[in-house]
Amino acid sequence: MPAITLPDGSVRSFDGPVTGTTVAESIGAGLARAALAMEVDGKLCDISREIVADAGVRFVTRKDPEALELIRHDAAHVLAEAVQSLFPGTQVTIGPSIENGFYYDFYRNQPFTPEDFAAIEQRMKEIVAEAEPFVREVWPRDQAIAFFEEKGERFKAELIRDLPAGEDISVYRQGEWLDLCRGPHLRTTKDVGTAFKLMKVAGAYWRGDHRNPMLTRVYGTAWRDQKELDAHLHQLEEAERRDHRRIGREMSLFHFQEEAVGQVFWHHKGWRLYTALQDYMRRAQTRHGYQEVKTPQLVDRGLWEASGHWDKYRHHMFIATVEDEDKTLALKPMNCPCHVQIFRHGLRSYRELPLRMAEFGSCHRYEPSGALHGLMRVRGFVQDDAHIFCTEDQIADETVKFVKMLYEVYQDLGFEHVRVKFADRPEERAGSDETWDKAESALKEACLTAGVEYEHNPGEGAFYGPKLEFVLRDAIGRDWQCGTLQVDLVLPDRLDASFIGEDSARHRPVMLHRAILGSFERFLGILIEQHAGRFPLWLAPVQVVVASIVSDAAPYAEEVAAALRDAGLSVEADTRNDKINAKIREHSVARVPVILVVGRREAEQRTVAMRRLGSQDQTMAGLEEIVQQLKAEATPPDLRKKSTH
RNA sequence: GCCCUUAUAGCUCAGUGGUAGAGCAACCGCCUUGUAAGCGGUAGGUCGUGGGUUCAAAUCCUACUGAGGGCACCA
Repeated sequence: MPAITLPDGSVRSFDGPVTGTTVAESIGAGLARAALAMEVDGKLCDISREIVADAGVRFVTRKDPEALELIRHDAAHVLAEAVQSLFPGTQVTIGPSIENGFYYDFYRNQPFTPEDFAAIEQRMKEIVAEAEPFVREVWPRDQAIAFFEEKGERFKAELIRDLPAGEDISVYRQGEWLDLCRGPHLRTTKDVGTAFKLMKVAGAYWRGDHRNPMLTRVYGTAWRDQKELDAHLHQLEEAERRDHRRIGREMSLFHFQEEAVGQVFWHHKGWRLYTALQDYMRRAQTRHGYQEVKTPQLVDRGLWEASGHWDKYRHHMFIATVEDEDKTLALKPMNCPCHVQIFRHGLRSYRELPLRMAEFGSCHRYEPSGALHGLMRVRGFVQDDAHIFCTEDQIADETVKFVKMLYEVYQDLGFEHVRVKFADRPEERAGSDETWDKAESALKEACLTAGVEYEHNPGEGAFYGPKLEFVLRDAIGRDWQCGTLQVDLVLPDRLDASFIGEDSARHRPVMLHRAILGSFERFLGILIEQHAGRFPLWLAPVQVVVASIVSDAAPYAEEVAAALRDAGLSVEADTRNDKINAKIREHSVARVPVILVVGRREAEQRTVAMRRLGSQDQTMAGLEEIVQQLKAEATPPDLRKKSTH
């Protein structure tokens, strides 16, 4: 006699076990039509499942978030059926729903190519139209293994073997075809709808392990309706328009070439952006009590052996030798061992702690070729790196200070949304479990003190210590991990760093590794995409263009440009013999934030007509007034705050 | 590193076995111009590199290099 409690609190009783479908029908024909699945006591399941005991039930309709996931998961099943019917001999593996869509990994001697998509999509649409019900069956494990092995589906058989004992082995049928699957699913293939599209093929290792065979993965996107699909495709186009590699080329910020793979050729406009950011960071560091240092690029392998990096990372390091000298050096892949050398140089007193040592550290890492991606992943980069040498007692306080600085910087740079993750000990690590216990609890406590709320990111810590990861969200909703704070009790020991304590004895300092931007290269990539190249005035590589209308106004245009240049702005005068329309267009396309137009009238009256990027309006103002206004506006946010204090 | 895709003029792209093309940009000239492309002309490419097939290769095959999308990696 199950009593079903609905979300509105009403209760319905039934004589015996009932399916969700029956319950929905008992409520109303409309709901019965709309209900795709249900949640029983908080657990999502097929609407055709029987409810045997009292339960709270909520029906999932197409507009619920769960529906989207089911649509995507089911689309993966439909994809798999389509592929197996078109390409016999292809083995199925797994096909989950993912953000914005789904994928399915197949094993086939000949990988799929995008040219196969049209046929597969066509077949998928046929399967959807057939409206085959998804039927769940529970099989004995041996039968399931035998069935899939019989069909030559060795990957599926392996999956079943590895399922925990006692777990139901469920398969879902859709017409003739079936797949091992935990479920739940929609009612029929028809519920998948037709708002899906196959997007790309990719290789993917079986079970994510590079020692396993490479499968061929087909990615698709799927939505509730055509409108949502179109919106998503439009969003992808928008992301492409913002792509920093495209904008970098269009604005002539930087380029890459074969002779220096993974390293940036910064052009003068890009470098202006870079230095504006670096100047800002330098001021922030100074303000927050950091000492800036600069350490060598090429360092003897002995130091890397001592630090433990040689052992773990030498295949990712650029190694250098000289003919006349029997030495091996490496381009530094990070700065910490060098900073320890400065710390160790001479006796340190507890009175000097915490000692915050910062460096715009130029590092090189031999990143795998497949990992390179524009500015986001490069082989030569500069970190806004710092190491805080302190006592264990100071960890919490330093964490509070760091977090404050980090939020201040992100806010100044236009990022409001920040998440924090706590990454704890990885499988492969240096230092004893006891050391790790200590480091992890110290960092957790510091978070508590700092009022930082974090998500758990298990096993993702650095090899020498746990870390906080700061993830910021950009204007189009993508997440980027930039900032980090890592507690390190291992390296000071390995490199024998010590200080003299109050008790006149030697003690080991703790090292906090920390960065806010991460790398300048990557962060600039993010900034470019965040603003789509339309930077706030203080960051814009060219802040103002003064465009003359007639050649008579050219001298005045030069004068205006000179006045702005004197005020510290980056300005160009465009006095070419061209139509003003063409000039406006050209500089707008180049994303110059301010265009000052001057003709005969302005020259006579000593005024300018100011036009902002993205606006059709123009405002007239006196030269002096405009210089003052733009000068104030071009002041970096930290300096602006200062002047208003 | 692995899988797929890809490489033609500065940029965006056309050209699928038979004498390398377009638009924009560049350069030259005319126009002195009032807020997102004025008009005309000129120049520019051993088709990523090396092999191969063919009477003939930008085009087909192959290797390498770079790039793009994933996977793996990310101190």
